[in-house]
Amino acid sequence: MSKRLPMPTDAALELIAARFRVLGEPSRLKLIRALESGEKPVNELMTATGLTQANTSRHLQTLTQAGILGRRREGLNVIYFIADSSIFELCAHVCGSMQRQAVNQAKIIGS
Amino acid sequence: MSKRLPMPTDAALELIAARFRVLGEPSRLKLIRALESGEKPVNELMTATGLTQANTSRHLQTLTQAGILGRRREGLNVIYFIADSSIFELCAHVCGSMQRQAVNQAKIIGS
DNA sequence: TGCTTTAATGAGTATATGCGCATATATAGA
DNA sequence: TCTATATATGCGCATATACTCATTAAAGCA
Repeated sequence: MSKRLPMPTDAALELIAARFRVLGEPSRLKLIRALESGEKPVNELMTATGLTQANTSRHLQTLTQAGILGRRREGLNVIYFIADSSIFELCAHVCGSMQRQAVNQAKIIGS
Repeated sequence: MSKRLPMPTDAALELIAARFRVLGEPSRLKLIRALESGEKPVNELMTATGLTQANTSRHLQTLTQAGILGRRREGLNVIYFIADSSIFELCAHVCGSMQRQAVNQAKIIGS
């Protein structure tokens, strides 16, 4: 079933790495987590994540530029939402991988 | 089929972010790519990636500590190999996501 | 036009980290 | 033990970036 992919070029690896870097910040993952239950304005995201206003805004910008979030203005508020929902599968994938590793380590160390 | 995952704690997000950060370096992705065809000693990885010896060694250390690679000594050589092959699915996932985004942008811009 | 509220951004600082150079460590063989 | 080869690591530098504070921009309302 799984297609065999061509070997990525160096340029492709740069792009992939850039995407991973965007996800490599806990604050940005918090924002994504906060948006899983539905779109929210910036001020709600601030309180949900505990980030300052400036910080929230910058991270939202990074995530939006990466195509992970989308935004829409509604009066004074700007509403952010998940634009690429495959991000959750990606996180789940990493979670699963890390859980397997942890279980293996536990086995090796023993109880 | 897909399980509903519990919302990750902040500590879990830190770990996930750390894993993403490890993958957020093109040089490390190059090493992973070089190892896709099979295990290799450090000197081969150096030539395959164009990295210096010190740099290669450090990145290999980072990847090994993250549980992505494994290592085994064989005489003077140290052989590195993929320890967590789910890494390829992960990269393919990101690739697919970015391709979809690129196609959408192309549609929006028009030919 | 002001005034208020919400969000974005410019500037400066602190920290993390990738890199190169040099050196240390590990293993094999003479 | 001495030497050669392969890999790891200490150190310093340069750069990227996350953060804070202050200011600006955008939108609604009196």
